[in-house]
Amino acid sequence: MKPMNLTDLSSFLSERSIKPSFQRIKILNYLIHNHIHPTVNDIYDSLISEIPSLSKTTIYNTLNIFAKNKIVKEINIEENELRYDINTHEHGHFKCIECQEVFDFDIAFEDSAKKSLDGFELLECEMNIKGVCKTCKNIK
Amino acid sequence: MKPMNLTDLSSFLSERSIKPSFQRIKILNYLIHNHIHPTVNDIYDSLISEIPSLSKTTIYNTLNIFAKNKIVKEINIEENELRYDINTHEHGHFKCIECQEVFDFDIAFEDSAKKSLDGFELLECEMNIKGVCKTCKNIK
DNA sequence: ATCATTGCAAACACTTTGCATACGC
DNA sequence: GCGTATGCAAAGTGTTTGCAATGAT
Repeated sequence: MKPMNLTDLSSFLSERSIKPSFQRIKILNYLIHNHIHPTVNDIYDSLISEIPSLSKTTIYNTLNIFAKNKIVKEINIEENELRYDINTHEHGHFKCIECQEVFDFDIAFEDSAKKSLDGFELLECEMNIKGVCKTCKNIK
Repeated sequence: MKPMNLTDLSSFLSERSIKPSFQRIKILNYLIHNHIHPTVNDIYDSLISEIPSLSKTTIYNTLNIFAKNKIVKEINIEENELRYDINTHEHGHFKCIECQEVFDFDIAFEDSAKKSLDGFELLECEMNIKGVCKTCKNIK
């Protein structure tokens, strides 16, 4: 998703019947500019200096609204916490167990899975892989 | 994995340097006989009548040992809880949002993902899909 | 004035940790 | 007897809920 100015962000939300509050716009803007699969805490830490009154509850609320409206996708790659990803094309996630970074990779879900699930209605697909990334592999 | 008698279960653990305690054998046996991707609570509820002293801590400990030894796989299909699956062949998981059941489906990870991740070391692959299963789709 | 959003505090649920007891070789 | 496994209780952590205050139209 391409960066947007304030007016664009505002209409983006309005079009989806989400009232474009200051906090929601800031969170959306953060997600568009930071494709790092952030956690709620990542978002909080990044925005708190700009919005000192910001509460994590608001971030949770906002992300839940965004998820319901398919603006973001919840990523279950870690047992204990959710990460969020602005919805673009379908892709998988690779988490490096050394540097902890999460990478995107292309994937064609139809090929592999959908033929085994004939007759099922597929709503959300998620593919997560853990391993060691190229960089960390070369360091060792 | 095929059902085993007590001696088999015991050697299965010993071979992996895991001391075959009563609780561990019972939990392993449960996993082999119940391919329902149980949570810790599922296992606890099923075994508590047979082992009244059983503690959830022991189940957590045991499953963590099993996971480290690749006997079970942790399934991250739900945000808030882990499910466990006896390790067999590589397959994906489909969770029906109506009946909550988790189904297995065949998948060839190599095809779709591995070509995009050339140079990366892949350790754990997980593919989770949510949707509506055949049966629930026909009821509606 | 009304209605939705915000944000604090408390509640919740799953998991881990600390530690004393019990068990097995 | 020694070392490990067990299991209770408490702590930890991510997320949700209740509710009063605030904000927008």
